[in-house]
Amino acid sequence: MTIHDVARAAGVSPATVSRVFNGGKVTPARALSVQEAAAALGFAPNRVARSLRKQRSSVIALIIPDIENPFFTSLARGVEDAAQRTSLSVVLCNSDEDTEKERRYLEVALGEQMAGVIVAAASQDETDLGPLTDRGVPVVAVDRRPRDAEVDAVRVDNHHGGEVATRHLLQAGYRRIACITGPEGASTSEERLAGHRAALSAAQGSAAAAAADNTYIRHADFRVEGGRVAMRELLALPEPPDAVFVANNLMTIGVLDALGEAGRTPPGVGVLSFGDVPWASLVRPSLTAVELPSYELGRTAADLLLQRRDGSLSPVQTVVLRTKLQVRESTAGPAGS
Amino acid sequence: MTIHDVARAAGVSPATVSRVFNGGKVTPARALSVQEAAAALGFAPNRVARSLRKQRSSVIALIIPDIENPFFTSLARGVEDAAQRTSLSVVLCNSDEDTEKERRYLEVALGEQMAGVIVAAASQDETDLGPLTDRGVPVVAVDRRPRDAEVDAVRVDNHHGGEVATRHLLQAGYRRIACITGPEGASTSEERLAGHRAALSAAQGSAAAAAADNTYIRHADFRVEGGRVAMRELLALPEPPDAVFVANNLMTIGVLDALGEAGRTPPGVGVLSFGDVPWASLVRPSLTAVELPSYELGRTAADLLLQRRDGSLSPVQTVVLRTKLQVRESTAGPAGS
DNA sequence: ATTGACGATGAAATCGTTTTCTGTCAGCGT
DNA sequence: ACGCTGACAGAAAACGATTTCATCGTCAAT
Repeated sequence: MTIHDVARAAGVSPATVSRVFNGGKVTPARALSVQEAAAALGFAPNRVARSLRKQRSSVIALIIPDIENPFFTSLARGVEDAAQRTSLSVVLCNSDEDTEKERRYLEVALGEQMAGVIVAAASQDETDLGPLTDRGVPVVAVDRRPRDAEVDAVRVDNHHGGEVATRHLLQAGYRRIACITGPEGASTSEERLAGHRAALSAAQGSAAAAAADNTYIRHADFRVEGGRVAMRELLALPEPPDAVFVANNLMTIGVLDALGEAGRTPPGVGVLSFGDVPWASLVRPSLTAVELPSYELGRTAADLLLQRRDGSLSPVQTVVLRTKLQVRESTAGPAGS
Repeated sequence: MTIHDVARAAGVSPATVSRVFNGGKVTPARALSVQEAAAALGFAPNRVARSLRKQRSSVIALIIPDIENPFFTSLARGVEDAAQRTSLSVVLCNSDEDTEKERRYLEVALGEQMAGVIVAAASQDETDLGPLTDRGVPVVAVDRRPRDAEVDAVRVDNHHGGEVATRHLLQAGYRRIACITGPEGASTSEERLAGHRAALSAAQGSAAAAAADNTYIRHADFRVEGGRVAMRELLALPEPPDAVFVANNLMTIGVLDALGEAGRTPPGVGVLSFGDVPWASLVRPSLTAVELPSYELGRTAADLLLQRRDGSLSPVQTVVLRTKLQVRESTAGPAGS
């Protein structure tokens, strides 16, 4: 079932059939007979052959590091909705925070001549976008920023978000504020931690100065289990923290679990999550969180990709979206106050 | 950068380069020089050309109806882990419960000559797998069963699960048991509801007989909002139910929200969820749920696909996995007892 | 009526692989 | 020494679309 069969059935040449399907100029009468023949034969064009000839397919890849994290699935919907309005299809690839898996997916995207790639990089250093950009494939980095890659990017203001978060805890009266951040080497981890540190430094001279060292800093893996383990460690310290800034949504769940085990609950211990805790409505008491525009992140990334594809948007561009502190505590403050 | 360039650099023919990359018989010396040339040039084979020639690509598509539902993302991980051990890559497509989007993805899968398709169908009737199966593409239906499609399938025992769930509520002493199920036309909706009805019928003669009509039956959309709305409706009835069997995890979240609004909480009102509520550890008091083997569902589907691809596994096969009732209530029973 | 212009059409080249088919050469048995 | 066998290499034909280029009409203007 090829374009030739349709051509023969309709009594025209393959070229004409192709033109009918691609909006070339064809006499209405002929066009109609081609349509009919195609429908009768149940013809569906071979996208592989088309991609080979055009040197470009019509699907774009979205590579994310954790498909079980609602932040990324929401981002994915943003990408999809934006692509929806074009003729492009989106396929999702889950790198599982594994640079090797990610490498394979990037290789697939390149080999399949994909129309573009949106990637939330598993690593700042090992993620190599060179082969893609060298071949002129439009690439947009979203959420995470790969080191020295000259690609368009969309991210949130992590430093600012972290700073606002920790400042909020300070203002609520907490003094021994811990930070559980993500893996070293991830841009998001580092920036959120830096924001946290900046807020503490700014409060220097007060009791917060004591926390300037690394006693209350933990690096975990951005997953529930990592948050749980890190929080247990912090609780086991001789002088446990009275509040914790958690650098992502899933780790916050682990933190809340660990607190529950120890019989503590917010706001007795301050908990501030970077990123909405999924289905937060079920969590009582409600949590304050730095809200991330995950959907918009995806949508913006897709828009950038489409513009880049069009040839508009010449210089490389980075869009930074603002976070918003969503205060949900009814009565905030440390247990003792 | 094609196979020809590598061939020229290595002083061999393109055919030989191809053989080196595909395990054909080649003199070690030549093979080495090809490897070196390829590495030096940074050659990556064009998968599109390969797919065109081989009439089959090396990626499989997984089409799911809701990427924001942890049940499906867990299933996706199962698929991926199983495929991991082969040379196949998995790409995810989100149909969003929209048969039109699903149709497009199926078309893409066909046109891209994908090595196989695993699909959790958005609809029982409108999902047309014919074009795929006609062309000999291996297809596995997972979770949802498309009507009269002769494909391998993996699903859970929905009827049994629904029956066990409602029986559990009956045994806990609830008498006016409602059921919020999914959209009409989805196999999972229907089967779970049928199980619910079977359990009620079996209890006939008791007060449960009153619930045999449709007063307490609601069809919603398998999403949080649908559950919330349906539960509000039920609560507004002259004689509201004292328990509810909710046919999926997300709707249960909406139900719990609606109950919260009304100042009710389990076990004052019985709530039994079909499928684990995501991050259930945060929900207090804990919920009883019919546990679904989502990961295994995915893994089994991928295994079936791989077997079908190998040519083993001649007759069409359906694997039914068992659900497990996970009781998590400390003190169960209606408010009045 | 002749020429020019323009628009639709088909033939054929092309995209980059895989694979068949044919050839060559070395080694071996007789 | 001759032929046979077998293994490996290369030439060339696929795969199914798009697209260039040439051709053929048709129509209008002079």
